[in-house]
Amino acid sequence: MANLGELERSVMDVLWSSVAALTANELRDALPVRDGEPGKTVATTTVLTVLSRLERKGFVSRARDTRPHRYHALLSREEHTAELMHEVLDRSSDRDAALARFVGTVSAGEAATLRRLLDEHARR
Amino acid sequence: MANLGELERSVMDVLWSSVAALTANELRDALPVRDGEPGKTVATTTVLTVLSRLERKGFVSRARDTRPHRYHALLSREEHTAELMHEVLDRSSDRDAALARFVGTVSAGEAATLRRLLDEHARR
DNA sequence: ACACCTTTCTACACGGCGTAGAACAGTTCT
DNA sequence: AGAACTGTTCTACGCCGTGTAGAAAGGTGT
Repeated sequence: MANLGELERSVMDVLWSSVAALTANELRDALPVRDGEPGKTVATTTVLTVLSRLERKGFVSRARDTRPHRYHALLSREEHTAELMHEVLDRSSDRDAALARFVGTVSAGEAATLRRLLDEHARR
Repeated sequence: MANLGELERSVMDVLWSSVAALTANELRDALPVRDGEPGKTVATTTVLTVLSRLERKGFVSRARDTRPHRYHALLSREEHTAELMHEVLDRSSDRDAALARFVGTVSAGEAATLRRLLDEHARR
């Protein structure tokens, strides 16, 4: 899975936070105001370019039948995160050792969460 | 943590596989032969450039007192992997949900490994 | 047909990475 | 010491991804 640039990530963040599919203009308006330049917003064409690239990368899909096309994320943010974690893990030669390091550096609370999740996982 | 390019990754892979610190030339010789061009190897200066960049990024350190400088990785491959996993997780807004997805997509064997690791984690 | 909105095409700058020669520095041999 | 050699840094260039957006093309409503 390719990595995302800063603007691409912002766009995905907006899409991930929205239940409904959005148009390029809605997206532009929803983009966070960059600190530094308050009124500064990107052009709609910029958003469209980024959306095309995200589509090419397989991150978003668009409805072409409605006139202002509507865009939505193909994976949820959590699915995406989980996928990235697997990807990172896959690059390691010794998965178990890497998992051990990961578990070793996890907070106590998250360790508990993991245990609960594993129990549910087993029960199903 | 910055991402690595292809050659940078190859260099790190060699360093991770080696117990001892390596010189640029040893590294060059240890680099995998790229499929396509069999005899093609990169120049030593190329390796040195990459090593400088890796040093700047905090991935490697070098002994400057020995004359052919010797380079070694600052983190083990597993530490690096674990760190990347945390980084990915940190980008997610809902860590627990992301963890849930991750656990949900893990193989049965790895689930068992995780359980064992968590037990050890708790016992300490 | 015309004015307007949306999408695509084209373009450019900037930075990271692969690549390596040129220049410089340190070591060794005679 | 000076020459020859080896190792390191400096400088440079091309390629590609990304942010950015105007120009051109395509669709829609009146």
